[in-house]
Amino acid sequence: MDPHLLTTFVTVARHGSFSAAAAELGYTQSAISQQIAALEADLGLVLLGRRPVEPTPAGRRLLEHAEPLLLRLRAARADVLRAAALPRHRLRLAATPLAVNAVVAARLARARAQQPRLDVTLVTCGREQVAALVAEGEADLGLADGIAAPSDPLRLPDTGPMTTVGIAEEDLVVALPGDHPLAGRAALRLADLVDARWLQTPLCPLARLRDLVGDGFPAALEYQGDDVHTLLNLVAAGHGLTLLPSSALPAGAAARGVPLASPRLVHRVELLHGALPPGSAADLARTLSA
Amino acid sequence: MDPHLLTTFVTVARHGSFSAAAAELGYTQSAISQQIAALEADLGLVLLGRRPVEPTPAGRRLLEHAEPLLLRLRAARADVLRAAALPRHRLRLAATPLAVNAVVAARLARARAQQPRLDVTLVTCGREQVAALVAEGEADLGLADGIAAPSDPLRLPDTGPMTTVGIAEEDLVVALPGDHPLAGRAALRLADLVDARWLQTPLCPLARLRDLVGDGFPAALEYQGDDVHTLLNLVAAGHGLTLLPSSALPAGAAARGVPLASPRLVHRVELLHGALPPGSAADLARTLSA
DNA sequence: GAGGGTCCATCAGTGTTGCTTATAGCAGGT
DNA sequence: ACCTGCTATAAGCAACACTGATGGACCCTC
Repeated sequence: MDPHLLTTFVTVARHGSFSAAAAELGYTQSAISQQIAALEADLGLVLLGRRPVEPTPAGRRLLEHAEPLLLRLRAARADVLRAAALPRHRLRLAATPLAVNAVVAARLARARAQQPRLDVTLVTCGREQVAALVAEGEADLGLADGIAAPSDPLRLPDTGPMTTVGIAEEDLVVALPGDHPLAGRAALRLADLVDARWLQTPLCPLARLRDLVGDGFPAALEYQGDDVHTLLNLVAAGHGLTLLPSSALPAGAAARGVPLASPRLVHRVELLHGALPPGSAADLARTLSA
Repeated sequence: MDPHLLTTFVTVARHGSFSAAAAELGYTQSAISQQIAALEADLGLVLLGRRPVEPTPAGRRLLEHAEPLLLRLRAARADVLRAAALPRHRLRLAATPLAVNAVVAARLARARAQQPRLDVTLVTCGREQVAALVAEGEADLGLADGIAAPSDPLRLPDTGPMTTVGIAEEDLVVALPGDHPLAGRAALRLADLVDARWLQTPLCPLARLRDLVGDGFPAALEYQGDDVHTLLNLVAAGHGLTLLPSSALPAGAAARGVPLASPRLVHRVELLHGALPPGSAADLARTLSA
């Protein structure tokens, strides 16, 4: 199965048109038609209907495999080039917003003090994007955060042989409105909040809570952003509860944070990297992991 | 990056010889030489030294990516073909030995009763092999087991879009010799067994215990087999402790099983499958998951 | 030192592949 | 009926991938 044909297939399926895919890929319609025919002949299956150009069930299944496969191919190339590259001082660090907490920021500052020539560009994005950027060589290092049991690795998308190192863990709190009946408690258990209204957020996916505790945790509102200020305002206004790292609630915040006692969970930050030959990136990774 | 060239590269590296790789792949030495040159030109790197033919650091990095990549390509092909295939009654079920406990076996028997034409071949192998066989289409369904927190999915190798369903969970016990000082306890905590001697086994990798509890758990002996009878004899003879599902210790066994109270862990069995069009395999999967 | 064997690199020749251009057929709209 | 847009197919040609031959390097034996 040729990745070249796979790329063509994915592009055609996205556009629903041979001609449009040809334009995007810089081929003629005829070449595209022949490439799709070759892929279909190789597998002995019809992968796309014609008029309209839509994937068959088998084609849909192949599409599910194609994107991760093509990403992994890009990752392999990037990682090999990285393993052989000369050290650079200008680095890109991809991070989820909440991954750069005070501990991590302090270590970053220490790294800058130790390496005067270090030049770091910090890019924030979602957890999946962090993994992809590092894998594809678009970022030198990644920082990803999430909810996990203590010392339990985060579940990141697998993009090939990549190293993850846990670098920070912090207690979680349940963020409640200040006037919530449970706001005065010393600690809370998730099992007692099963029927409360919750916010669906990237940090606190409700499916994860259901995995840990069981059914419940209705999503009253979904917030796909990462801005803590907005999140706290949504909580304070009564839209729903969420879990946050304790340091994310400054004194005087609109919402109140009550420590989570059960199940035993933490906000965990992990460093991601591929090949790490000696140089600035390796030094930065070491300092961030210290 | 062409998978064809990758396959050649992997084969040459394995043999340490262009000529031997040529013989295995059915090409001439000249073709192999040109393929490796093409791959090196594509990446702009020397991947293999010559005389002796050994991977460079960059080549070694590429080898780490190559095997999973090639497996995923095979998996994509197999899964697409499976999605489009006609239903068959002759199925292959790949399972780790301890995954087929009494609950699972009973469900399998129920499936056979419900589908008189069902013909299942059960193949036992290691956890990684289960995932690979299912991914590559060599098995229709897989059953894998391991130690996990309740409701926490097992960590299986990622071979592409595959579905895993937890189908059984069972308490774990610490297997001790009958005359062990702790054998009479009602329950045990792992933290109290940190300095005991342990067996390194596929089911109970000591690295996992260290992740959960911390340093310790010295490996007194490694047993790579899966035979519970042998394992119990090793325990009874004082070679070391291990964790086993409670049902694995029959009455009168040579070793004694004491329930594990902390941390909260279970023996978990999961069903693995790729594309599952309507038919015997889908019916079997449904019955096994019930 | 001479001779022989093994192994990889490179060249020339040849069949295969992958692209472009041209054309045919189909569907939908006016 | 005519026009437009779209995909399939055929023919032509450059590029690619393989084989067979050859050269050079290295090692071993006499």
